[in-house]
This record gives sequence, C-alpha cells and structure tokens, in this order.
Amino acid sequence: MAPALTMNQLCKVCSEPAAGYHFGAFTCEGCKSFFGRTYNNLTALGDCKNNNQCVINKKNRTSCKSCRLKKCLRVGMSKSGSRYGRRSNWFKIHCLIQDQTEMNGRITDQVSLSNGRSQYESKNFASVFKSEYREDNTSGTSPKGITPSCEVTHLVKSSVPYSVYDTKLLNSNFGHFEKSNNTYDRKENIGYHSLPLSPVSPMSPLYPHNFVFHQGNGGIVTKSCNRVTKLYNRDTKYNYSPQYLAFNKSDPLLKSPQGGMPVVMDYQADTPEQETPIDLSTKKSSPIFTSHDLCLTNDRRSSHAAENASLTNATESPLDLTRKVF
Amino acid sequence: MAPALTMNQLCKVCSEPAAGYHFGAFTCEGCKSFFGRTYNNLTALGDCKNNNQCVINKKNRTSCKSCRLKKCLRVGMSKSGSRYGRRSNWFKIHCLIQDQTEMNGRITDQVSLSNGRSQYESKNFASVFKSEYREDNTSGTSPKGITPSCEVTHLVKSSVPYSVYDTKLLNSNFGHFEKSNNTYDRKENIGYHSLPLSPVSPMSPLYPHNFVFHQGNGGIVTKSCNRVTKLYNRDTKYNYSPQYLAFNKSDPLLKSPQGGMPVVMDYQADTPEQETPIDLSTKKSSPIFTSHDLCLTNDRRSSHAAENASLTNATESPLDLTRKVF
DNA sequence: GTAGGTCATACTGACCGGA
DNA sequence: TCCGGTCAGTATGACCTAC
Ligand SMILES: [Zn+2]
Ligand SMILES: [Zn+2]
Ligand SMILES: [Zn+2]
Ligand SMILES: [Zn+2]
Repeated sequence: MAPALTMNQLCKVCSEPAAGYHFGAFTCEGCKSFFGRTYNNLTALGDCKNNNQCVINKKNRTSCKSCRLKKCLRVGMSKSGSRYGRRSNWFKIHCLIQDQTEMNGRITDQVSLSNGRSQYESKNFASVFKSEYREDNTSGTSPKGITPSCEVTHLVKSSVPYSVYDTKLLNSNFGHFEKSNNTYDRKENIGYHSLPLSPVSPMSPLYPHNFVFHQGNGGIVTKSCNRVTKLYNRDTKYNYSPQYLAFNKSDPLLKSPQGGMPVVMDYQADTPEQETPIDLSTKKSSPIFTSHDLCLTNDRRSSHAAENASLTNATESPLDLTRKVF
Repeated sequence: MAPALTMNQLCKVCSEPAAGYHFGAFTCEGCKSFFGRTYNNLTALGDCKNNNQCVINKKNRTSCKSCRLKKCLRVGMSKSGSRYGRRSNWFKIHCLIQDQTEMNGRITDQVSLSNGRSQYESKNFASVFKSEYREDNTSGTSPKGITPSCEVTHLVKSSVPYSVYDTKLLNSNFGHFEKSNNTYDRKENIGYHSLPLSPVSPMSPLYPHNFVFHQGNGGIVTKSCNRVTKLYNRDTKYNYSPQYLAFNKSDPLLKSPQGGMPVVMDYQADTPEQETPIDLSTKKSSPIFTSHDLCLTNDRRSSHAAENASLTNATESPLDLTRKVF
C-alpha cells in the first residue's frame, strides 16, 4: 500500500508540501497551527489591508492573517469538521484525483449533471474517478496500489452553496451574518460561502456543498456511501445544535446570494468513506442531530435520496476518541 | 515658546503621531525602532509581495518590511544623517510650514526659480516661508512665538536628485547601485533617489537635494544660512569619506535618471540652522569633508553661491556629543 | 531631545505526546 | 493518524538610559 499519500499533497492554503490532513484539509504544519490558534482567539485578527485580495503562498502567508484565515475557511478547514484518527485512503484518493484532474484539466467522460453548477469541480472529478478506478471497484487494489472499492454513484447537493461554517469566524471576518436569537456559544451556525476553490474533492463529505438543507425538513443532511466496503454504516452524527439547523425560509441569515432557496437536487457523483466528524470546538455534550440510513446506491440513475433526518438529544457518553479506523 | 513642536508632526513613514525626530525624519517610536533594527540586519529583509507598491500606514506598517524600509529611506531617514541632540526650532518651523503648504496648497508669492524642477516642494515652501516670516526676521520672535531670524535667501541645489544614501541599503533593497572600487565599510556612498515625498523641508540641509555635487570639484556641498542669528557659524563637517564623494562623470553609478549631470544652480530659498550631522553608523574617526564659508546672503537676487569646498583629513578628537544646542 | 538598549508581548512553525 | 501543547526563534514598539 502507498506508504504516504500525504507526501504528494500540497498545503491547500499556502502550497507548501502538506504535513497531513488537518481540520478538514491537507495543510502544512504552519497553517495547521495558525488555524488552530486563530480559531481560539479570533478577536486578535486584524483586517486585510489589501482589499481581501491577498494571494497566500509559502512566502507571504504570515503577512495577512485575515486572508490566511479566509483561505483556510475557503479550503474547507473547520474545527467542527475535524476529527481524530487517520483519514481513509479513499479520501486521499479523491484528493489526489482531484489534483490530477485540475492539473491536466481532463474531462474524459460524460457525466450527466442535472444542474450546470459545479461542473468544473464535480464533473471533472467524477469522470476521472470513474474512468480510472471503476474497473477496480471489486479488486481491492487500484492500479496504483491503493484500494478503491466503490464507483461513482450519486450525491444530494444543494443548488446554492449553503454550508456549515463557524459563524463566529464568518462574522468576524466577512460580516455576512449577524447574530440572531441564538447565541454563538456553540460556535457553530449556518452560513453560506462562495464557491470554494476545490479544496477537497467535491465528492467528499467534507465538501461544503454536501452539507445541504432540505426544504421543509429543518435538518441538515450529508451523504455517505455505504457501497464502500469499509464504510462505517452507523448513523452520522452532527454536533450542531438544532436551533442553528432549523431552516426558516424568512430567515435573512439564510438568504441565498442568488435569491433562491436551497433545494435538493440529483447529482451524479461519488462519495468516499467518511467517519463521524467530531466537533472539537466544544467538548460539552449537547443536542446532536442524527440522520438515519442515508440513501446510498450505486445505481447510475438519478434518484432523490430519502433522508429521514430526526432530531435527538445527545444523552450518550462523551466522544469516543479512542476508536481506530482502518 | 511652543512647548512641543513635535506634537503637531506625524510620522513621515506611517502617519502615526510622531514621537520625535529620528534618523533624519519625524517618525513614531515604531518606525524609529524599525529603521534602527533593520539597518543593523539588512539580510533578514524579505521582498515585497506587492510589486513594491505597498502604502504604509499605521495599521499595515508591519506587513511589508521592504516597503516600510523603502518609505523610511524615501522620507530621508539615514543612519549617517542622524545626530544626537535636539533639533532647532528653525528646523521644525520648516517642517511645519512645509506641511501647511502641502495641506492647503497655497502659492502666495512668486519665487523665481532658475529651473522648473522641484517647484512643488520648493516654491511652495519658499513662498510661504517668505510671506509669513520675513517681517519678523529681525524681531527674534515670529507671530507664533517662535524665533525665526532669517529670510529666504538662496541655496545651491542639484538639477538631478543625487543624494547621499546608504549604499548598503540601496543595494540590498533597490539594486540601483553596484559596489565599485570602494568598499562599503563606511556604509556611506553616493546614490540617487527618485524625488522624495517632501520628508523634510526642501530647504533643510537634510533635504537630499541639498547634498549636491559640484562639477569638477569632486566634493559635496551643502548650505547653511549664517543669517540665522543662532546659527552655528563654524564649518559644516561631513563624515562621508572622500572616495565616496569623488565625482566621476563616466561613473555609471552616477548616471542621472534624466540623463543630465548634476549642476549647481541658483535657487531662491532659505536654509535653517543645522548642526553637524554625526555619522552614528561608525564611531571610527575617518576622513571628513569640510566646506568653508558657504556663501549666504539675504540678498533676494539670485547669485551663485561660492562654495570653497576643501578636503581635509579628520585629525580632531572624537565626536563631541556633549555640546548643547539652543 | 535623540540613539540605542531593554523587555514585555505577540506570532510562528517544528516538534512531540496523547488519543 | 491528527489535535493540541510546547517552546525556541523572531518581530514589535513602549519605555528607559546615556549622551
Ligand atoms: Zn500552509
Ligand atoms: Zn489580505
Ligand atoms: Zn511610523
Ligand atoms: Zn511591499
């Protein structure tokens, strides 16, 4: 097996060779520390002096904290999305393929998308993923010695880039959101973001688009692919308080940039394995949101995923950080 | 008397209220420290990531060291030009008037300049200075309670903005100059700079234009106004080694941006008191350049100043930093 | 009154231990 | 594996002292 998939990765923030997968993105040690620090002390963040246009790279990453943090968020870093334990090879494969796809810009397969949005990231990735790995979806080893075992299936995604972000971060840095009745104690809230620069695979459960709102549901739903043989098949838990997830059409905080409301749409793509994200920003037990039996299939036809999201209170034991992942 | 003329000044680098006159310019404490530090450790200076276009102000002064140092030099800061002891009120008057002039852009008097260059700084300042202070040139106190006692006379200035800068700084940051036969041990050399942003009064002896080269002279000359009653009337000494001051028409280092060679021109202006600049970048005794009896007059007519610049070796005692200035 | 030294403060990122 | 704590190295600027 490939000994260090991380070795080929670059920091999604500054393009330095990545040290690992930190807070939801491949990052270098510096950006990892920066994000971890900044999150805990947001008040010290100054404003950008360059109209928030700073390009972050290895050399100048320290010169504008605001833009550095913005890039961190844009590439998908999040305290709530972070987790202990190793990331599966599947996840890394996704990222590698995405990088490949972006590099040579190849679109070798026709993937029918029900919506034109996100063609670039999603279509490219999906096609390459399909064309390169589908033949090995039962062998257990890819031509490159890695073990993919699923194929392109479908995702539920939102037509508007709603996502789950830290409102505290958003407010202090971008001012898109205002404090509502809810407090920010949990440091989690619902926000939107502009189209991310493909920080992680658009098929990754960590990809912001995969956190979608369901109209009339009031819940948050993500997708997991149980076709992956090693997938954890238990419930997916979210530590977001229900009051933040309640969907209110008249809520100005949830106003779409395009003016539309988020809808669930069919989407031909694939989802790799994803373990339970653990909210490291708060260790206190709190109401959690659980979605049961996410609809997963390798059927190529589009189909609405039937998410039966239910709201429960977390009465269980503290987060188990000891379990191993293979 | 005005208790703190410094109070009205802003840092010429970052526009924060100035703490005093440091290294040749009114600066805040931070920019003072920065310049002092940076000068001693130039190798650690990184490059600008913004095409050397950064605008330095109080908020972002720390974000680009290269541009901050550039601004420091542009406003006339220099280790060699710095000195111990207080600055005369005359000097501050010049700076204050210059600021006033720049602020309301008034040109209330016709000052005939033999050359169109530097009209902006010089003409404005000279005219205002004349119109506001000439009537008091014998009283010993200005209408504002300060004691001006000279009037606009004439200066020798260069048609090209040659100046005396630290070549070490220039080379490492701007690359305008190359090392010639001379070493940089003294950290002083001849350079040119683009038109400074009026860091000090253009009539000030510290104003770079006042360090002029005389064709065929091989020396450096500045002007002092002995009409100022409190002026030190002794020789003006410069710590620049003669080898650095030797003027060579074919020297590519001294190529004028405009293509011309520096010439001495008539100039209607005034020079305030100026004490001996002390080169703090080296405490070793070294050959100094002395100019005797600079031609000074309050005659309004233009006249060539007869500078009898002579070259001597400094055999005198170490720099006397104890003398008081009133 | 300024140059330079000092030092509290803050930031950075390599490193390491715990989970 | 990753998260978070640690810590040496570095930059900053207010303050102080020598001159
Ligand atoms: Zn990085
Ligand atoms: Zn920025
Ligand atoms: Zn300043
Ligand atoms: Zn710059």
